[in-house]
Amino acid sequence: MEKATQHLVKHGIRPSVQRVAIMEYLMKHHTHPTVDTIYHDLLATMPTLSRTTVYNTLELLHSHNAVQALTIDSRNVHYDGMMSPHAHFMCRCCGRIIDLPMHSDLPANPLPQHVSRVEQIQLNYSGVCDECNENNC
Amino acid sequence: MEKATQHLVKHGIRPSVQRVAIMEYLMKHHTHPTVDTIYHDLLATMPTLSRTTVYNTLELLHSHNAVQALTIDSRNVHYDGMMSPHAHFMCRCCGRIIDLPMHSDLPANPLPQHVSRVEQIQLNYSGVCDECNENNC
DNA sequence: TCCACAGGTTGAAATAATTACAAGTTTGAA
DNA sequence: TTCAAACTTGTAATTATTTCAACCTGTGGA
Repeated sequence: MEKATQHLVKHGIRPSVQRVAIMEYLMKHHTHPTVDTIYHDLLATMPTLSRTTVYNTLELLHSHNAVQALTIDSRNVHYDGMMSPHAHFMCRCCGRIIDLPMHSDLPANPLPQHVSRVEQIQLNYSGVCDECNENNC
Repeated sequence: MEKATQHLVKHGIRPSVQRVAIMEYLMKHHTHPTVDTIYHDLLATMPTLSRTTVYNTLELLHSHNAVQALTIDSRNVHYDGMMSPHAHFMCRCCGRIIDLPMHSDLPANPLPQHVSRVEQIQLNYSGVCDECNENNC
């Protein structure tokens, strides 16, 4: 469980109690949670936690490349603690986000025209998941 | 200028005045506008246009696959009338969205596990554009 | 050990995007 | 021409996110 702390330090982030809790949460739950989900879940063990802190911390983690911020869902940002390259699929019925393998080296590489620096890449799929398809939702 | 009407009909959408205007706007402007940009620009020639209509119409167009809804920007949805496959880059300084060629056949194809139907794919890059890099913003 | 201060956290209030909804308008088929 | 269904409008509500000022905490220096 010291992993979260190490991860933060490695990315130049001071490991406060709240930051470690949030980082730990993202390392344990690969559910691509939103700010609100993280906030509510952590509230159980940290009753004084503020939603603002969750926003601040995720913004901090993201800007230091310690987590990924997924914009696959136009309703809210989802966060992902897994930094190895992979794609995402979101079901438009149940809203669930599923990890997908990223096809080899397809995306990155040649710096496109007008672009000086590519910092992030997201490959996002959406459609209907198996479960929702069976329940014809 | 009849193209917009045809495009709507082809996608099973009744071509009302407002819908044609919005579709036409997206076919002319490849700037990936937001709801608000479209609303304000069209207001000049359609003073009674309602923002709600713009929301409704874009949602309708998108659900009929007549336009793409880009979730590259967590702040607001951007729309794109160009339906041929291509990727997008957003500059984190100026917010501009630039079209990029989509590397061959890289993304789609094999239906991933747990996924029944893939309806949309987005390949999103972000970083810093040339201009912002020079102005060290 | 004690103090001061920078860095963090908190909660309330403000903002901005989006949705809900009820009422008015338009359109097209009978 | 009439009527219902489809569409549009504007206001109000909702929801996510940001702002901000006050409070807390941990650390290094006196």
